[in-house]
Amino acid sequence: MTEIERKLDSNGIRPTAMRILIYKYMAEKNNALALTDVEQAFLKAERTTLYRTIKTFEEKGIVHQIDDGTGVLKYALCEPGCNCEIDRDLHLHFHCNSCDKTICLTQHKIPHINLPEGFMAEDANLVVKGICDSCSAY
Amino acid sequence: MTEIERKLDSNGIRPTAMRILIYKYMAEKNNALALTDVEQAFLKAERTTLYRTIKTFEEKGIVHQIDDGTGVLKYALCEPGCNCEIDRDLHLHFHCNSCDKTICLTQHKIPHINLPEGFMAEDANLVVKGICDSCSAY
DNA sequence: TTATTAATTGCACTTCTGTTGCATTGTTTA
DNA sequence: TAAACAATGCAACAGAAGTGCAATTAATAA
Repeated sequence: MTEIERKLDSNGIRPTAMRILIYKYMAEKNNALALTDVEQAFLKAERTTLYRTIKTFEEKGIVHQIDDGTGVLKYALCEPGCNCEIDRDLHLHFHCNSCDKTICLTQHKIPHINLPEGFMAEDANLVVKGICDSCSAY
Repeated sequence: MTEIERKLDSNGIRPTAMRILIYKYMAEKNNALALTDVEQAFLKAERTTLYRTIKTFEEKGIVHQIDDGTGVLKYALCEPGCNCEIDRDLHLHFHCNSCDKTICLTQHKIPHINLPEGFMAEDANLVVKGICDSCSAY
């Protein structure tokens, strides 16, 4: 049993060949992926399968969904330090306007926000846009 | 010339009957509206017209777009204090999980975020979700 | 005031993303 | 091994965003 299989198994996900491949692919990338990105990587596979695989990953808490404001939902593996199952995705995301990649800044948590009287926060989503480290190097 | 006509005119928008109506409608509401919301209010009008009108408002800087994470783009009039033309929408938005409305917290600016080395911020989007003041009153 | 020009609106249609239903295949377990 | 269940493939749908083009309306110049 490989490490990935163990990971999937311990999260209640049956480690099928497809799922292991998808997990592996997402782990290789260090940025958040859209469904279409995964599609491009697995041209032989069905879109629905990829879709449902990612949704399963999400439900089981090993992937979280990111809305980076591009209009396309992105997904990223929950790295150590990502507690999205517990306190709902409170790290922030960075979207690069140059290379168009979205990455998780797992270490950077959303600061506390003072809301007006009567408002109660349950969740928050912060996306910072700009130029990422790779792009600013040039 | 009414106040709305003057407002449109001074922003380089020809104040047609349709546009005045749409502006008036958006001004009445104190929450951000989706295209479908506006559609419901103007059943006789064409969707495209409403769409392009709002886009025109946005281009001319009297409306800003909000991605509240519901998957549907919302739009709100720029109130005094909204400088979205200048520094890109740096106030935050609140989405109520109960009544499903999204409102601009124009007074509440997004706090400064320290990014890792090499990252440069140009824009930011913060959506807080929870229960709004109206809903929490019950 | 009319003719010309430009902007706005209405209609039809397309694209993209996300999603579901159902039959089929594969996997587990009694 | 057979029954039960989960995963996959295929087809199709839904909703929102967006475009092209013709028709209409408004602005401007003659």
